[in-house]
Amino acid sequence: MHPGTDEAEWREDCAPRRVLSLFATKWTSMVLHTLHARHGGQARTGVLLRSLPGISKKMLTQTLREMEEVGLIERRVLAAMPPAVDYRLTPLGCRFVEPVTMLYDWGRANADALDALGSRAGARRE
Amino acid sequence: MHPGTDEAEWREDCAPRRVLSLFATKWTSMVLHTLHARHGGQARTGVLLRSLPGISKKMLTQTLREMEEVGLIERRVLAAMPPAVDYRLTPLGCRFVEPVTMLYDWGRANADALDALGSRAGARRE
DNA sequence: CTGTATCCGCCGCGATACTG
DNA sequence: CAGTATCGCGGCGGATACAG
Repeated sequence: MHPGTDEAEWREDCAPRRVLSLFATKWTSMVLHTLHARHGGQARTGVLLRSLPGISKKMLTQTLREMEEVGLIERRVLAAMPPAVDYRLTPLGCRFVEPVTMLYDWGRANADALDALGSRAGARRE
Repeated sequence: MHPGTDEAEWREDCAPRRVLSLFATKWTSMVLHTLHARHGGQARTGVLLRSLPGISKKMLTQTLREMEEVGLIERRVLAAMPPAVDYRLTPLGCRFVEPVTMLYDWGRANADALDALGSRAGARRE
């Protein structure tokens, strides 16, 4: 089955790998999904912080910065005191929500199959 | 938009996160995709090694072991000399190919949008 | 409220060399 | 050909304290 099945070659900087790299950091996909599914694509720092159990301020900020750098979200500072900042999905960000949501839904759909076999999925090997 | 949009809570061990964790290791998704798209769901070690530019024997073996542990693939040792081993997708593995392929295709489809904005996607912040 | 700066442990992953 | 054993680095990511 090597033939027409577009070779793809897995070049280091090919699009698919660039996409996969977005899942490399722990929180990116969750921030994205939360921002979209729970806050309509726009939310403030504190809100996100509370929507993501377990994340630290540091990681949230860092993750948001990376996402901004790649063009998934836009940061807006509201001149005020105390300061208020909100983040919103860019067009690209909205589009990237699609695959993330697919993954999310796929996970829910196959939840049982997953624990049937992958009880030790995240288990340390010892 | 908080309402019906299934809360999900992002529990540490919820299905979606379990799925995402499969993308946590660098090569898993690529091995899976290659195994499926280029070798019809079954291939031997050496073949995979050559199909994945940049991977090392160590990481390939390690990745395959993890995938086996989670139930994505099956390992078969053919009694012979020199030894021959092949790996094939399990039913769950086949199903997991779906989302991986979606990601893959999404990447290709949005390739241009990605380099337009994400030229510095993997860039170090300095 | 939002964001930064440090310190630091853990582990992913690459390079290399060796066994059957 | 398939697999394991080491060594070592880079960096993710958690905890904590501080600043605007």
